[in-house]
Amino acid sequence: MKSAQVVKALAALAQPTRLAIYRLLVASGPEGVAAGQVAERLKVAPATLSFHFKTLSHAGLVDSRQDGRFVYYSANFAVMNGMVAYLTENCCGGNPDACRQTNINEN
Amino acid sequence: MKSAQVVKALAALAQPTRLAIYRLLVASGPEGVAAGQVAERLKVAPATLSFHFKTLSHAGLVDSRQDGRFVYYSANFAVMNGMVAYLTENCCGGNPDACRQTNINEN
DNA sequence: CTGACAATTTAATAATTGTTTAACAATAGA
DNA sequence: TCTATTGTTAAACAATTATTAAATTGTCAG
Repeated sequence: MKSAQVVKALAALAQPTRLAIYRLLVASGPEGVAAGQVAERLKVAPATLSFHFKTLSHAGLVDSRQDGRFVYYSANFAVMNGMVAYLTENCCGGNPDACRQTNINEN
Repeated sequence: MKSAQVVKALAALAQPTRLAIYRLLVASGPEGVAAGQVAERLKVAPATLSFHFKTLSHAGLVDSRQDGRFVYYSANFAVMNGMVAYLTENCCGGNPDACRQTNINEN
């Protein structure tokens, strides 16, 4: 993965609302979640949400599919994988294991 | 690691110059690199560099130590570790292995 | 002490980002 | 078709971010 793409993905996730959106999508599985559901759960205005979905989508982090009047968004793992791989390879000092330890979830 | 801290770290790295700075520090080992060396290597103006160092430092991603007139910066892996751990735990769909594969470096 | 060097700080500015409101498409159902 | 619903788009605005030039701090060498 090229560094410009990594920067884009990092920037997409470097915002509280978007990180929350992405986490929600990851937790919700491949069927995805309707935009309105996300808006309701995270208490974000529809227009604001569309704006953030666009950023995530543009970074390749989410996919969308229309079903009737609903638009279902889902996490696309490819870019996340590439990002994590890039970070472990380039940012873990030649000792990737240092960045692979699994810690306790503290939210 | 808390999500607010993760957002801060992501934001710190979500900028081409800062990502380059961090990578350079990682590749340069624990002794660190003098600010001027970084400026010269990455062709960044001193004031701009100071600004970026502050952001990285504030996110906990780098350490600095003064030696004479020089200030040596070095990568601090703790936050990077926490960030990668957070991403694999919260953003890899309950299948952390999906985000642990080591890919070929394509820069 | 003085002058040169290393780096940071400040102030000004341009560019980008996030939010809101209102208007706009597209779809479903009566 | 008419209307309500779902979501996006556009325009306006405030807030944040990145860069530059100039001034400042601190350190070393003479």
